[in-house]
Amino acid sequence: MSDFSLDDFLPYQLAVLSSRISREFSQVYAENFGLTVPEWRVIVHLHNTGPVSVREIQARVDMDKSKVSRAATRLEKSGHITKETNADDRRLLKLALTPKGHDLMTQIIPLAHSFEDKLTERLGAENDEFRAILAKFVKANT
Amino acid sequence: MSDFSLDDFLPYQLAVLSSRISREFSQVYAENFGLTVPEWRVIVHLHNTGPVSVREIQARVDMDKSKVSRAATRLEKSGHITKETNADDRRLLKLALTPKGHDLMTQIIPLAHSFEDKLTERLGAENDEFRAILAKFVKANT
DNA sequence: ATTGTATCGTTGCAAATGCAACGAAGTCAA
DNA sequence: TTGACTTCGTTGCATTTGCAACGATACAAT
Repeated sequence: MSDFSLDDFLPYQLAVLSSRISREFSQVYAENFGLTVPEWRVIVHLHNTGPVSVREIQARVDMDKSKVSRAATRLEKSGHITKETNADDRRLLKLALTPKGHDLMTQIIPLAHSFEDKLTERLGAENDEFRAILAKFVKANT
Repeated sequence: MSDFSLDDFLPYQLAVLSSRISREFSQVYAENFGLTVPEWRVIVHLHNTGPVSVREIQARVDMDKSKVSRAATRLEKSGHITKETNADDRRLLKLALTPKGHDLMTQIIPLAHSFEDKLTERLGAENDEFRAILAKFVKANT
């Protein structure tokens, strides 16, 4: 009879690790800037790629499109992003950061970096190795 | 000005990877056995550790205690687990698998193993290395 | 014994979530 | 052009979620 060790089960390990780390970091931007997790994901993605559609964020960040849509609406109301329709394909939106949105990112990025440093420290000597494999594995699961 | 690469941001990578893999595997037990994610987590944890309290599952599996509590209630109703109060400390519950719960696990475990095999294949040559570091890192974030 | 404090599991409730359905816009073939 | 089909983003709705509050129990100090 085949036995089973939960502690070695990859989906379980990843879920626990990811939720702990996400929660830890989300406290940073929640307390300091009042952002929710979906809002953070949208705004950081915009910062990274420039103007994009909802669909694009959905695919890359693995959030349901309604989640992206609602986060974008809130970010628009708070003045951090704009929503215009794409002229080339008017089904698409063009989400883009406002100056206020850029300001916010400018403030958050240093915090993100110092959080990264914390994680790097926790990973110790295996940091580079782990990140390299992780990046590959993420791609393999696209 | 400090820039920022989302693709290299560890919390982001882990969140995306974990949610993709979790969803992929959850389809297995959702379709075949009608289990939700919290129910799966509770039942698999019970299989691994024997009878435990809600608190213990909460801590180890990183789920809110209300989530554990509700999943346990559903699993009790479906006849997969029992809930008794711990005699030594009557604040605690003792959650335990029923024979029916054991049967269910006996059916799921082979599926879990074959899913693991799939992931191992995806990780290729770096499988062992990755798992070793991941296990350490999970511990470091307890 | 009593009082204060901490922990456990449940529940109420507002907010968030996923999913399906929808209108609007694009595409392609006849 | 029309009609069938697809894709995009939003919204309605039922369910799930997290958080705070609660009663019950344990425990320590006096």
